[in-house]
Amino acid sequence: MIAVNKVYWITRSYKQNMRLSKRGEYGLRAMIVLAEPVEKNTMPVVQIKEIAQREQISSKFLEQILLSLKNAGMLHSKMGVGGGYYLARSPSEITLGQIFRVLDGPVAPIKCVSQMSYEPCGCPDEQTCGLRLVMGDVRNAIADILDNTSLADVTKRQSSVRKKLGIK
Amino acid sequence: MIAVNKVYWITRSYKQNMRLSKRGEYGLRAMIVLAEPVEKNTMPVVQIKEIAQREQISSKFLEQILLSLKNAGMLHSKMGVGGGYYLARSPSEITLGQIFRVLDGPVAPIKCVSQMSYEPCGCPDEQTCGLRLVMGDVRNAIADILDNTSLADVTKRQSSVRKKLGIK
DNA sequence: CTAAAAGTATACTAGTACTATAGACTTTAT
DNA sequence: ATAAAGTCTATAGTACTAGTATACTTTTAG
Repeated sequence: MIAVNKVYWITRSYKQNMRLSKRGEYGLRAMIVLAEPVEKNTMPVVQIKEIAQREQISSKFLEQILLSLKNAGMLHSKMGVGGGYYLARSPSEITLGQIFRVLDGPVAPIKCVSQMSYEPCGCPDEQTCGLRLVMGDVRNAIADILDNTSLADVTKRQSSVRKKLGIK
Repeated sequence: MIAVNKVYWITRSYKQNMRLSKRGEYGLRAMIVLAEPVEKNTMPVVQIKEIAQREQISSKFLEQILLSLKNAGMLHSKMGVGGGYYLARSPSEITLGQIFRVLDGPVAPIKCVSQMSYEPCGCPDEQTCGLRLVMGDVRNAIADILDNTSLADVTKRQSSVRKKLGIK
């Protein structure tokens, strides 16, 4: 029998750094859910509980997230019995970029290429910094998608996938 | 005089979540520095200290980062006096995507759209998940840039900017 | 052959951010 | 009046970031 007498240093695999936070994920999901009743012309007020249950999210955590979105002016709410949340604007007027920025901050992967909240990053010469040039491209690619995709686009895309798969 | 008698709850501004880590930033910068001597046909061995000084990075922190990149097979090193690091392959054969993944993990903003390390994200139906569809686009946009930009591309771009600005 | 230079390897830590949970409070419908 | 529903703020556990520390190994110069 061979004794294991040494613990090897496992090169740390740095998980997933550049990622959407749970807050961002849940917030975006919730907004998509809230966009659906509007598209269907049904009563648009939806309760936190309902969203939480449907998307398997902690209801208390979701409260905070929806509150942030409300304070950012993207949601309205109705208190009391029969209350809930509904979109402040039409789904076609709310982009994923707007939601993302409220919950996860700027989309730029590095501050020195941020349009919304620029800060120098401390490289020797910003003008000729190669990393900055590439990360600028990355920022623009992400922003192009998120700022040009509205909630309406998402629900439309969802239902087209459903149709294609013959679901519902 | 008006007394401030209430501390208001300031909506937390969620900094910058989807961002390049310092580890990733420093590693990419260092690799770009290491690509330059090769382009100039000079002695390609560069010491940690030199990179750290030039890019204003903690030399001890940079050690760890370069070691990771070495263990990932992207760098070679020479120990002892006159030693240092040099690229394991030509700058045109090393992409930013490869470096990024070693230091910051998968490029996908959400696990369920990762090509390199997929995991389900727990949404009710992955096939028709609108968020997943959009985040898939985002992943592809980022990967397209990082996987198609080599270190040689970066140094080329840098020198073309320098020329345009009339520097050096 | 010895000293200094340079990378290797691993441990440790302070601070911060993420992901919640908790509870008291306010508003509204019935 | 009561229950349903959102509001506001505090707090806690966990993980990760961005390092610092330290002992060790290899190589070259003299």
